[in-house]
Amino acid sequence: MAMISSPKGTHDILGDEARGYSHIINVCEEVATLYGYSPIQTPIFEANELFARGVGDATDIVRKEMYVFKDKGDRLNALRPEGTAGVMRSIIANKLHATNDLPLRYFYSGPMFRYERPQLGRYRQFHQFGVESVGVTTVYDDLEVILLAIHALQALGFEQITTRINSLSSRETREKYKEALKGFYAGHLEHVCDDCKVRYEQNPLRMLDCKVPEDVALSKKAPRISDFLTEKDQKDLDFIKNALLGFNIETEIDTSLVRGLDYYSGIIFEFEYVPASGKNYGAIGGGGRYDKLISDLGGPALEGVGFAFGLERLYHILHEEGKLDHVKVTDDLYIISVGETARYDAFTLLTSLRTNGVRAITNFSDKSFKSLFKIAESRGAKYALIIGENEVNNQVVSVRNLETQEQSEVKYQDITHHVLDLLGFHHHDHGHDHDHDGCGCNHDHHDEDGHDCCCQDGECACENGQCDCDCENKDQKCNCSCGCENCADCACPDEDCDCNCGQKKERPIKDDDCGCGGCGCK
RNA sequence: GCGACCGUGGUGAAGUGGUUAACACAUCUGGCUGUGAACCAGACAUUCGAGGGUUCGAUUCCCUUCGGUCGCCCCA
Repeated sequence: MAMISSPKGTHDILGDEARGYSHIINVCEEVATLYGYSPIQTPIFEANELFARGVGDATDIVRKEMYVFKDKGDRLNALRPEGTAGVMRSIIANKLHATNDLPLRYFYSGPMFRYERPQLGRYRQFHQFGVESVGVTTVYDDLEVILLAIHALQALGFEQITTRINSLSSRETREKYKEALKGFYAGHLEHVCDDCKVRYEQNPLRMLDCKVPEDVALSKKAPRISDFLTEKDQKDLDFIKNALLGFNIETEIDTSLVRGLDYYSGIIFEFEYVPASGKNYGAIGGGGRYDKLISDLGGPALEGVGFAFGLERLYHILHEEGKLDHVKVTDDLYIISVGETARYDAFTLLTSLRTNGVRAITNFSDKSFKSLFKIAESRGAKYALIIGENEVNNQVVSVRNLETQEQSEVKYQDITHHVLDLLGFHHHDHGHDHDHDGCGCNHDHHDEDGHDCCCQDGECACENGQCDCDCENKDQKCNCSCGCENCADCACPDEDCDCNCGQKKERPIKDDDCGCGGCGCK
């Protein structure tokens, strides 16, 4: 039987790589949330027409790269090649613009599909994280989106990002400019490369992007979009550039920057980062303003601005530079069990430890001690707990520190506590995230998502019922449920109150707002 | 869609028109009958991406196909 491999241009994401992707998305989402954005999830396939009208049927993406298929009801659908069109469709269909304050701010992530020749940093199924801000009216909206993107990149560990910006102005201005370009090139058409002859007809703006040396020289003399920008366009572009420079962000205006989707207008931008290896993964993200997209799709006359990151590109670069090493997971300990009785005792112990948040596994079938120790080591375990015939007979567990090679015996009834102490577990938060190291509070490890604690910088030393922390949140209303004084005061006598101020006996329901009617909490 | 190069075990890789496809790492077994390094001995590719052709004989030559990489195009 021939082996079936994954379809061309697709790839499996496994283990630590998958953790890396999750981490990247988590960081992006956290930053976007900081900027007031909410999640949105739209279908992976949409009506073909959405992309034809939204992305533009003249673009390569729609003309040559879409996965289009008919379903059994004869509907023409397409796998989404990008995220913006779907988000706009959803906003229009759900009339979000009519029921929410503008601008609407959404972030999304997920797979996108384009039928292309796979290459470095390029896949047929790839993943994007993106944001859209809809109902925007000022340059501050553009600025905010660019800053959000850079903020996320910095939070991920990127250091020297190059930001290139340009203005595409309005559709009308762009048409005028295209005409001027074609006018300029008309006289030079026979000297230009074959690709550019095609570009001349289809997308003259792309001619500026050509890499053939003679054409580059020629394009230097070509009219520039900057000569056609309105006063406002130019002012906005300068504003963005100066604002970014003011925030110490390396920024250049690149008048040849063109985007591949038709809906862009006004300010556009792209982020580039060349890793130490020198490999060129292409732009790691890009986006810009779109003025007519929403109305083209049958919605209100609102403008939007957004960007998307290519997660594969982010991942590969971060991975190459060792900036994802911290997401790797190792075991806290490994239980070595030999013999059927030992196996049962080991499993009992394992369950007890796992209940307390210890990350551990054991072997279910007998192997040599040698290979079991090798497994423990390869999984990064700090301790090996050994239960064999001797231990069962004496009702003890041998505890071995795999780093110091010290070994001691602990009675069955004491072992769970002993191990928790060894691992410093009264404040362990499942070990997946060590941001809380140094925090003296002892709440978060009981919490499933680890967000109950008010501390964010590892400086909080809050104890049950009274917080004496100096963390940044000290003066703010804190959402933790630890009962510290940072928690909102709740005057509620009712124990069924839904608030999460933490003053009541029951563990609060995690909810954005208190849903109770009778209590006095805010 | 166009052009170039490539495809050998879990991994990295030698190699040749001819009976046993190097080597290294990893893995497993034993030496050490209960302890993770190292060492020693042994095991591990019915087969060289797949299909077809040439040949007495092909992993090696040819064709096709699939996949990978790179450039163009385009894009995240």
